[in-house]
Amino acid sequence: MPELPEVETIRRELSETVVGKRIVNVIINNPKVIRQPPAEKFKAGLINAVIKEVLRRAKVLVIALSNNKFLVIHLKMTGQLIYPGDGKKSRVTFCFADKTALDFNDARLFAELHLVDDWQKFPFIKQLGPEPQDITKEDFKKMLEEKKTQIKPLLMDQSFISGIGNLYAAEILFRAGIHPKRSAQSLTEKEKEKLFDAMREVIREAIKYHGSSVDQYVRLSGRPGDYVRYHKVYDRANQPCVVCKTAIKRITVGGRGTYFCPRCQQ
DNA sequence: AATGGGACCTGCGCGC
DNA sequence: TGCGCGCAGGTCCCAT
Repeated sequence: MPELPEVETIRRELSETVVGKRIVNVIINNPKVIRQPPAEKFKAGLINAVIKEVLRRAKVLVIALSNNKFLVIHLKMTGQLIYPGDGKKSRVTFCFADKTALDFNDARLFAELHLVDDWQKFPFIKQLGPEPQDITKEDFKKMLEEKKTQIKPLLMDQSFISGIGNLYAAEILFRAGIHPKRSAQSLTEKEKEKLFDAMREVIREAIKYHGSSVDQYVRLSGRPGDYVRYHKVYDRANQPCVVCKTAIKRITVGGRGTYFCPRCQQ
């Protein structure tokens, strides 16, 4: 569930709290989340390193270390970072020299931790498309040309545009007034422009409100993000549309649960 | 090129 | 109250 706004929230909060801290121990309660290198080497590569900087690329966190290595974290759906942590339900706990700790939790074990020498060469990161804030309206219109896919799966295609997942794709399409099953090539110039604006606005507002706490996502402190209160369609099946009062529908598009207003989105 | 399905996992909410 | 089931979502992989 953590999408660009949630990961950016965590990035900012990590930047304010753990930069400058030295890792003195790594407690591995479940090695499954550590994808590379093997757990012992992973641990050895982190001990004594100081956190220099926290970066983000799309939904991926990149923690730059003083030993010139990078801790790459993809939270997938249920990954959480908690600071200060108590280690109670953590899969991995990073212990700092000042006796505080950063917990990495992940109920479903889909998340991934990697310790790498060059994060920009990390395959998943290499294949990512641009983020919404890195392109112009003209760029976006060009990208949509010749695309025959349904628009919602396309917005969630990380190699096309990166950072948008199921929740924000739904909210963006509602704001743009576009049905999630429309094919990209069927969009008019005006609709493409509206979609671009909606995409940028929704992402910006969601960051402003520290993301959406549905399911597992929480901020670094464990507090929820507030953007749920501004959701217009996501998880609102059968509730009235905030604009026209028509019941919000839930359908499946590209294998994913998809919420939309059948009247506002054509 | 586009689409659909299954796999990875576990916790939750539902119906009986 | 208890149990089994389907579902959730990010990404990859395979088949058509």
